[in-house]
Amino acid sequence: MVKKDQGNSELVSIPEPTLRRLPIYYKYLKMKFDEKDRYVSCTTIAKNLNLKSIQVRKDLQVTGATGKPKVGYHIESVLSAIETCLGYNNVKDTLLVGTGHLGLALLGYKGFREYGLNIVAAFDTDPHKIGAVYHGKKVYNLSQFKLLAQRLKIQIGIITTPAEVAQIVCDQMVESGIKAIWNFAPVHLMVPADVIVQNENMSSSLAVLSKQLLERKRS
Amino acid sequence: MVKKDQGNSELVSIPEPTLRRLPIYYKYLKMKFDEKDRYVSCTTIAKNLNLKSIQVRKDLQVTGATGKPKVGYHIESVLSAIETCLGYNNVKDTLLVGTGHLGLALLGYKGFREYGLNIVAAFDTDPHKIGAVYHGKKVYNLSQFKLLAQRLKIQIGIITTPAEVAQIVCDQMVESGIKAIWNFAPVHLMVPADVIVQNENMSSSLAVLSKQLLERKRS
DNA sequence: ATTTTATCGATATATTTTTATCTATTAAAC
DNA sequence: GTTTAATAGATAAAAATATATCGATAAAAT
Repeated sequence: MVKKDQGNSELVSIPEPTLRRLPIYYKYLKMKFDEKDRYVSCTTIAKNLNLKSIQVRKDLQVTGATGKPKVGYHIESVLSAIETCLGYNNVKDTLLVGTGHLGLALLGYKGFREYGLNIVAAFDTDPHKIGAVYHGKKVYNLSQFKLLAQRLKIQIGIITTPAEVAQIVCDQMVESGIKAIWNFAPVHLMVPADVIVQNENMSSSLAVLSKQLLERKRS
Repeated sequence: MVKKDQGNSELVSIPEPTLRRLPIYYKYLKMKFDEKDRYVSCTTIAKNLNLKSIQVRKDLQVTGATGKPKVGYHIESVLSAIETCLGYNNVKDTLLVGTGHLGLALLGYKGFREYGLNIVAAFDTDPHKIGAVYHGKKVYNLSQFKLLAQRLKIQIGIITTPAEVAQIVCDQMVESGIKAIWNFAPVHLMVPADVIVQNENMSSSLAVLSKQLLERKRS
């Protein structure tokens, strides 16, 4: 990860592993809060999430949240610190392409709103799907993507198409001014340097899982 | 990650970041092979996948694959090295619980076979879904999970249920002898120490994506 | 009030992962 | 055949990340 400290901000870039854990803390803490807990120690968090308490402490430190000896962290404060840190409170609009099962699953996932992500509309090329409305989101013809993306100044695109067409869709997104792509198709996308791609790579998780299983069995 | 070198094997545990990249190389090399290429250098791989060539070289080293100066790696050999390394050639049977859109997306994903994963059957509690067949996989009543899991000696379970019931399903899996759980529900699962959980955590990817986008804009 | 205990926060250390450098090898060009 | 260029492989350095240690602090117990 590129660490850029130049510029005005006091914001030092957060290590990626930490960044990935923050949403996990967030979810956990929300649950705790719903269970009427108000404070929780990093020891407890660590135990529940199978982490080390030191790590939890360090992770939370980057959010600016601060705890109190003997009682732990004030859950609400940490939640709001994470929200600010991850930008959960400024909603980012996105467009999704590909309304197969996976696409529909994402369209229907209420949780995204919580993470500051709003899927505005979906696109497909299948005439049977165009015009349909899923979970309140309309499906447009892919040919209209650019128009909508530019009109709404959308920066984030989601690809849930079959692998074969993902690159084509990707190119179209780039041409439409999309700056970040969340790619669920099992291919590596080629993009210009100024476009970010985040791959949701199931095969990688699977590799970790089955390797662990194998090692566990061996010992 | 726990490094266990005790025991008989020459197999030193592969670093997790490397492990996660191996499937990516695999997919890329397969594509290359399909395009009739036979050799490829780590420089080329690196360029295409936005990595450093040294990293590619080191990653491939752990698979035991070996290249030739001036020509690069023999694609077929590397493919087979990765297959062996990640266990793609010994198929692991799994059961999936939760036949919502996400569950169906996974059921229908042909790619898993390539990665040595075979979803044998699906389970749900919704009477409307039980008995249905999706992509050649039958949906059973969840109450039959234990029976089937034990009879087929299944070790891996996939959870694609709503968050609210994921823990209950998880407990049931553990009770049925499942040793590894691939969890797509947005909750942290509590399991005994001898059970592995791999979370497919979309919120984590999203965090990385939107942070990168923010940092890119700032500079 | 004093002691004890749980906890955070800061600093230091260890480990892991990435990147760089240098050498050896091999195919191709001359 | 000899030279040149591209490349892997080994070793070393650097960077990033995770873990440990210790002192400070605040609540609870005595």
